[in-house]
Amino acid sequence: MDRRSRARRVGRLKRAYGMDDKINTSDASAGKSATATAFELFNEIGIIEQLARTMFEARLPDGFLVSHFSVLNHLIRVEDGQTPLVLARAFQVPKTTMTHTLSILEKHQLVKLTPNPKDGRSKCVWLTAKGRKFREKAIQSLATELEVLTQEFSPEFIEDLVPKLTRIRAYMDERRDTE
Amino acid sequence: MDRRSRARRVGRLKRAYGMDDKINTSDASAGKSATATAFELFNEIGIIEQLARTMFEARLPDGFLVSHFSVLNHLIRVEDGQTPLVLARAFQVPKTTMTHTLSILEKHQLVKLTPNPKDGRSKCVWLTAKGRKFREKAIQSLATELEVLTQEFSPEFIEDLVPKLTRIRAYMDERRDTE
DNA sequence: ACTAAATAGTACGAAATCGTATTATTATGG
DNA sequence: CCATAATAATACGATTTCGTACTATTTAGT
Repeated sequence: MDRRSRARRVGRLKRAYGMDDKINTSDASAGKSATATAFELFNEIGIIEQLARTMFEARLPDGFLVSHFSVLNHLIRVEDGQTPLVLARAFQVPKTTMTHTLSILEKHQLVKLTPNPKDGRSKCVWLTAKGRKFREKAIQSLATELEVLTQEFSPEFIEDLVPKLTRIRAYMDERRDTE
Repeated sequence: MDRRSRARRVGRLKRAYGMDDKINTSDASAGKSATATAFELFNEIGIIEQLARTMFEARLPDGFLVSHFSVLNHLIRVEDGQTPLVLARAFQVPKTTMTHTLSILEKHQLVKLTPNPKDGRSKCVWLTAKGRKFREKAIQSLATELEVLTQEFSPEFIEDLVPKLTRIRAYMDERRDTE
């Protein structure tokens, strides 16, 4: 019944947006080079995201996705008992997507849904003991993988990067609905 | 017939992996902090990827995705006439995914598939004039969006980031199938 | 209090991704 | 040359994501 016995994909030189070297965004703008560099930035980010997701999911029990883990992790990190809508907003996904994700987690008894005493339309999402164990195990697997990375790159290298990416993320997130 | 009239999602403080501040990966490793920082890195990257994809797709004609654009862009950037399998490898997607993507592009007459004269099992993917125009227009729309970003962040800021991310990407890509 | 608007969650359907199996063709070994 | 293995593409089905529509409940306005 449980499929998804993933076989690794092979090949090299992936490109998220079909870009590689310097880009000719359109040969018709003064800021050509800067725009091209920004394009490269998102290209690299897109590739890394894909590689990281593949890596993470290979470390999760078969059939589980990052989206499943993320919810469990969030419930521990932040708080138990949140509503599906709050979770949907936290992850910036439509509420229908969260409904689906939660139904999967519930099916596996990793979370439990109860009526929301404060709002009859709503529910509360609670972690089960099984859900906590699942998250704990996942964290350990991921940590193993991440440690390899931290051995390759210095702590300073990573620590320098994070706040810069945070700036970009914050700006994009900010700009998103002001248009 | 063409749905997908996307309505922007709202809400703030998105988290790709359910992380935010400093993370307690498991309270049981010496490199706790470094690992946690690496986790944050992927978290930010995951969020930026999602925001960038949403932004890009809002700039494409309704119903088109980054995956469609990427293939057209790649065909111009690199070369016409490549086989589906080569394209699948370039983007690190299963060949079945590429078959599907190409069928969409072909349906819209943005690419044309011909038999591969060098291999009877294979095909060649060619851009049509319509495909080239589509890509050109998309590039211009994206450039507009990217220029906003390049106004917010200095060229040096972006130019500093790209090679560092490239290093990480290259390392992850390298490590991917050596396990 | 009562009706209308807003909101939470879900059912449902469409599309993208991806794994397995199948078909057609090419490459390899004897 | 023939049989077997390898390879390219696709058919097919499962799962995820997400938009629209709907139901139930709460909030607001009168």
